This record gives sequence, structure tokens and C-alpha cells, in this order.
Amino acid sequence: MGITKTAFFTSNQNQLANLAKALANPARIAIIEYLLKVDSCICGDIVTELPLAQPTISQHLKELKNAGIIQGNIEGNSICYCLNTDTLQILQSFFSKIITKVNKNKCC
Amino acid sequence: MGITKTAFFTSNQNQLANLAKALANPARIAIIEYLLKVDSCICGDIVTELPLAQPTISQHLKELKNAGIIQGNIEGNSICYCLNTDTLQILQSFFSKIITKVNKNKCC
DNA sequence: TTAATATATTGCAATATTACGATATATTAT
DNA sequence: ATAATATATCGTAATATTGCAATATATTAA
Repeated sequence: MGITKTAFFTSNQNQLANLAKALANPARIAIIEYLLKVDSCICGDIVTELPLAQPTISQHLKELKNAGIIQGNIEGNSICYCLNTDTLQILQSFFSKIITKVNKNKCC
Repeated sequence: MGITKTAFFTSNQNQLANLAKALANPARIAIIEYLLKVDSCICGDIVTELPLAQPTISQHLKELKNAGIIQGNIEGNSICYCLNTDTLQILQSFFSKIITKVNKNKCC
């Protein structure tokens, strides 16, 4: 087969898996860290910052946007993308919940 | 090409991407949530809990273990896997850092 | 209007992931 | 020792992802 059996899981599980998938590439992590570093919208210099070709970066930005992790669009001749706090909050909540709920007395 | 250009990114970026990859599947999210729910080691009943065949679940467990998200082994005739707090802490820290550092005055 | 610049889309080759049947391995029960 | 049970591994088909060259599109500059 090879296709993920999405229909058999909850929408919450699929949402978390999709968000994780959007982050499952070092270039996309680098884009997020760059957005944090510059503390504003991305400008075209992301293309010179990353060791990847322009179409590849454009594709990664599209995936991050589809997942809701970044938001924005091109403005004139330059990119204007920034982090979407609402979506990132979902991930933070998930991991915070795990850390606080997990049984510290691991048995293995 | 098709292969991720791992060598061009920092080990931290690759680590986060690999952790995200381990979570990028609803079955693996379901396994993690099940581990949280039962609040102990997994027993063989995970195979009856998930809508997937036994070899598939075994493979997902292996991937979670390789990523360091769960730890353990089989014990006699049953599984004994539990969540690895140390690794999950890496993810929580990453998202907490983002949420606290991100500029709330988004420009797009 | 034309040229220059910036980003997006298309098409494709290489590789990775997903799922499972068949089978192997290992432990426990008889 | 043999059977029963539980988990892992192998092999494979279907699908998804990665990266880029070529090209399209859109905005700004001249």
C-alpha cells in the first residue's frame, strides 16, 4: 500500500501528524529559526541564507504556509511571511501536556 | 535529487527535523497518546488498539525508539515501551522558545 | 513598453515512507 | 521437546517527499 491510513485516526491525531510533517525537514526548521532570528517578516534574503535553490525554498515556504505554520504572501517584489503563533501554540500545548502528564517513574 | 541535504544544516536543525519526522504520522501520534493514557509501559494491547497490522505497528515502534521518543524493549512475551521524557523535553523547549520569542506584532 | 528583478509553478529523477503478508525469532506453557 | 503466543524482520508494492532546471508570472525600474 504505502499510503497513510488517515481515515482511521482522529482529526486531532492527523492534525498533529501534519504539523509534524511540515517540520520534518531541516530546511524548514532553518526557515523557522531564521524567522525567529530576524523577528519580522522574511525578505528575499532567505534564498541567500539557505543552501538550496530558489524553487526549493519556494516549495518549502508553500508547505509551511499550507500547514499554517507561517502566514503571508509576496508583496510587490519581495516575500512577506511570518510565523503563525496560533498554529505553533497547538504544538507547544501538545508537548507541554506530555511533559506534565507523563509518568516520571518510567518502568523501562 | 530527492535526498534531504542534511549535511548543509546544523546538527540541531537536523535533530529537530528528525524528531518531527518521527511524529509525522497519525499512528505514531496515537501510540504516544496511548502511552500517555495508560500512564505506564505499553503492553501488547497496542496492537488491538490501533487499526493497523502487527508488523506495521512494530515498525512504528521501532521508528519512535530510533528517534529516542520512546524507550524500552520486549520483556518476555510482551512489549515494554514508555515515553522518553528527555527527548520530548527537546521538543517542548523548542516550541516554548518560539512562542515566547516570536514577535506578537505580526506584520502579515 | 521593455528590461530587470523576485517569487511561483511545472516536470522530473532520486530517494524515502507506509503498510502488510510471509516468515523468523524468542519466550512461556504444556 | 513441542506447541502456543508475542514481537521483529524481510521483501515488496503503492505512494510521498526532496531538490532542481526550466519556465511562468508578477511587480518595479528605466
